[in-house]
Amino acid sequence: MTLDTLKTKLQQDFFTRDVLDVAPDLVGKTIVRKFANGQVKRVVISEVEAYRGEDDLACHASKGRTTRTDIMYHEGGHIYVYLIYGMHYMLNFVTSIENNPQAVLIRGVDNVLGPGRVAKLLEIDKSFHRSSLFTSDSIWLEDNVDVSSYRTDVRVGIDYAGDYWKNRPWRFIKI
DNA sequence: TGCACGATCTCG
DNA sequence: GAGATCGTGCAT
Repeated sequence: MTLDTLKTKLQQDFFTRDVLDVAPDLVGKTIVRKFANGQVKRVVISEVEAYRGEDDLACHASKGRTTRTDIMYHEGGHIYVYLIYGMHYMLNFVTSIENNPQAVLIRGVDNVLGPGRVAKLLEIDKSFHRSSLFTSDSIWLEDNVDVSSYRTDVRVGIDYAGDYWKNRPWRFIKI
């Protein structure tokens, strides 16, 4: 069996599903990052969070379609990057179909925990915002042979979203 | 045109 | 426990 058989690139149909199906499936998948100098870095996703539509008060799309959230209204597989606290970039993958704004925040890979640290490790900045995991030659995702098990917990840093949304167990953590 | 506030991290 | 640091959304 060749390496190509073991490592298959995730395609559109993987992302064109509800975020609550995509997010747990992303745990254990591999992010491949190819740098300008040709170096390739492969990391396994260990923690993610789901943000689900305009009704979800923790989701940025709860403020409607704005300049920032516009990409979430596109088809799954696009990349959503934003700057938080004036210094940390957050890496997200858009899910679902057009006009259904959802995204998965990558909170951890391998032993690197924290969304800001992940972006720093992979050298993700605003230039990745709105790009596609299917056409980019510097970042894409690959499937893995083994399926990872996970546990769930509440999402982090969204106290403002109110009790209901704050308590959704939409964080998925690799065991 | 101004302002308050983050899907955080690091240091003390 | 607090400061760093700036783009965004909303009020003015």
